[in-house]
Amino acid sequence: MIQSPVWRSPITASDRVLAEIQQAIVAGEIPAGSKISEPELARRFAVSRAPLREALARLERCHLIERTPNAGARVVTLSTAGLRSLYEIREELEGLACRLAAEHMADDEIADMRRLLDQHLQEQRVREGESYYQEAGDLDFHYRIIFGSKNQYLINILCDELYYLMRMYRVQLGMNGPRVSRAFDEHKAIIQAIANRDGELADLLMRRHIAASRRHIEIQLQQMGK
Amino acid sequence: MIQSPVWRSPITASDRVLAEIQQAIVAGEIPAGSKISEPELARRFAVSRAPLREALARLERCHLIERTPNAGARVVTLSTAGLRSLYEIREELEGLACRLAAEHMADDEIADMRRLLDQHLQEQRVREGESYYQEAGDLDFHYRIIFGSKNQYLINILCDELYYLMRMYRVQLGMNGPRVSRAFDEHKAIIQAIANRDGELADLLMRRHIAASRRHIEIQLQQMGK
DNA sequence: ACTTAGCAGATTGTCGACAATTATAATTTA
DNA sequence: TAAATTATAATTGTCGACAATCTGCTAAGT
Repeated sequence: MIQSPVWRSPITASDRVLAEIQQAIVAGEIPAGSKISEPELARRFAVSRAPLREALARLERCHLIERTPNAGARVVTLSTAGLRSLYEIREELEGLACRLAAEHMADDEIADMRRLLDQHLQEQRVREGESYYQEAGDLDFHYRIIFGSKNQYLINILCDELYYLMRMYRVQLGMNGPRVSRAFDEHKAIIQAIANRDGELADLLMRRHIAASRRHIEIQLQQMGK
Repeated sequence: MIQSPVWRSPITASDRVLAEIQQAIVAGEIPAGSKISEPELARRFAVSRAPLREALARLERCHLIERTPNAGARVVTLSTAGLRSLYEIREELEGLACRLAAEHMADDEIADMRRLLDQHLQEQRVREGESYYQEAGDLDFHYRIIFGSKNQYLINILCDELYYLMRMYRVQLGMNGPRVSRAFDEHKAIIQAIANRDGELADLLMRRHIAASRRHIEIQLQQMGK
């Protein structure tokens, strides 16, 4: 199993406050663009400034805050331009992940994924169009493929460094909505291609899948008048 | 100009030791795979453990060290598998950078790059086959294209997080050698495609360019008997 | 002789305080 | 009145020391 440098299980105080601040930022509890005060956060989470600074360093790694020397840190500001930048990279790297997964995933891993997908299908029939599926199921799907690539750096970039920022966009700009059944079909086609060891096709399908998701988000943003 | 979270100009003590340790690791002065002792490094670079730990956190971000909680940090070990993982990502992302650069680079930026390339050509005729060109010229070329993409996350990933590891492989596994003139021609073709605003072609050419570089390295490694 | 339990040593994580730098506001001057 | 300047205040960067945890060795027991 690969050791994740940003999330190792929350045993130390630094890990705990990291998880709490991450959640607070993603949820918008600490507003986007606001300045971060180290003493204030230290009091709020009942730790010293040493573990807090370590947590801030890792938050910077996740692109959730931006620091300038001797001038403090600010929570990132969300923008449509930033979202597009993020998805440009995501499209490319998850396509690569598909190609590598088709090459490196073990047969039983693929079988596991199909079982998982069938399980999601049953749940989906019950809670039709609920956004919870989009959260858990979609992410689980993408996670498994990324880990299936067996490429350590790829896993780090997608699951550690860019993941929380993507979630922040999802939560704060309100990207729920249906598109579930179509996404589900796309997921199934991607798995099928990987099972056939057709990396090129899986790559293509994943790029389309993410591009479709991006268009969906852009439309939703336009309707919000952003 | 984009603020780089890992290299902001070395004004603080943390930045200074970061730069020194980076150089020491890349050069192999601190051996690959060796365990890192915080008190020892603190004495060696004449700083307290606080800025040293901040530097270590950023070294981890560059994939130059690996930390396990309550058990210390180790310098990464180099391997052909790791090198391949690195180049898989590099190929993908620098291809994307080309496509975006063809879209976003200003005309004078492109003109600047052509001047730079002509300048390299003149230097190259003088010191034929010298490995210094490969270092400075090649990197400068790739840097400019990456920055030309105007994608902040792409710039961070390629120029901050993966750059030093690539240099480490270059230095320690001895990737010098000629291949200069061919690389130069490839560079020129890529610029031409960007100038023509043909992102798709620039993408393809850059992927080939990097793939060729990878094959060259793999052959060299095989000859070394690694 | 081998395994296991306990102990010693060292290392990492955390804390509170001090020093250096920067942002802010009041004050002075043109 | 507005701009420049100084002084104050708050924040960040750094330091040395203490506490919690892990590693390796010693010693006892089976």
